[in-house]
Amino acid sequence: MNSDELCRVYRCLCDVTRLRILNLLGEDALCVCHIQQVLGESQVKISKHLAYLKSHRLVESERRANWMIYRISDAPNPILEENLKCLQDLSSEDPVFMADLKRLRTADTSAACCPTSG
Amino acid sequence: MNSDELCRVYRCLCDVTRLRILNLLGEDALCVCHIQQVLGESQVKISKHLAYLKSHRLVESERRANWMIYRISDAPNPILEENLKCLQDLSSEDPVFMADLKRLRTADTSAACCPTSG
DNA sequence: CAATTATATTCCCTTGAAGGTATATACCTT
DNA sequence: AAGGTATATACCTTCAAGGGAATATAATTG
Repeated sequence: MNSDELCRVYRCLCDVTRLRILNLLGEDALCVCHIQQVLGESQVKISKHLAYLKSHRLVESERRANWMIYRISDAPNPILEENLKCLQDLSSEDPVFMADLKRLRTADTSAACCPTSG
Repeated sequence: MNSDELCRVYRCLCDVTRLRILNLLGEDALCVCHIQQVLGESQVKISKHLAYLKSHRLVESERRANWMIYRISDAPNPILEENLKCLQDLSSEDPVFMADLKRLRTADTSAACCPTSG
């Protein structure tokens, strides 16, 4: 990790939609449609932000039939991990993150996509 | 601290010049001319980045005669503090941050500005 | 007050990012 | 192959940020 890579991590973190996505992925791997439903944002928007996060190696994706499952990248990244922790702490105070997690938990997990038994 | 404030902190962190400045200020309060010398960047550039950091409450400034002394903001900010720690860890590996600190330490501290005996 | 030093601001240009609409691609089902 | 669902990409517009040149402001010194 050098100064440029560090900047790129922070660039990923400085958009509220991406923070919301990372907050969800901190809980579990998810398909695009679930993220979209939980955040209540357009498909394009979510897809582009996921592409952005992926291009900067913060998340990884894997196709499962029709769906793309996104997860926090396996590659160790101390800065990301530290800030995901902060995000988790904050998500018990901040109304946006809190509501997202609540919607995530009450979302339909019986759908064909995103089987929790990954 | 809410999601928007969080984003604004990350926005401050996602530029390499600002990270270099914060890395220096993590050591000690400094005047603009010292920061400028150590980073080897133009006066405008440094001044603007400092203004940016100040407008987002990450740093504070205080005039001392001709000089403006900048320091990390006193207002507690867990996210900032956590990431300054990361920055400190990284500055023992990254060539840019390392070189900056080295230049800072060998800089002329006997100048009228930036008395270490703040 | 004039000149000098330190810092901030204004104006301009360029770039990148965010978001939308429309369209393309990938996979599945029949 | 055709149609449907899920996701990605292309194209466009808007906007903020980064950087430079020139200028303004603030304080000091003579």
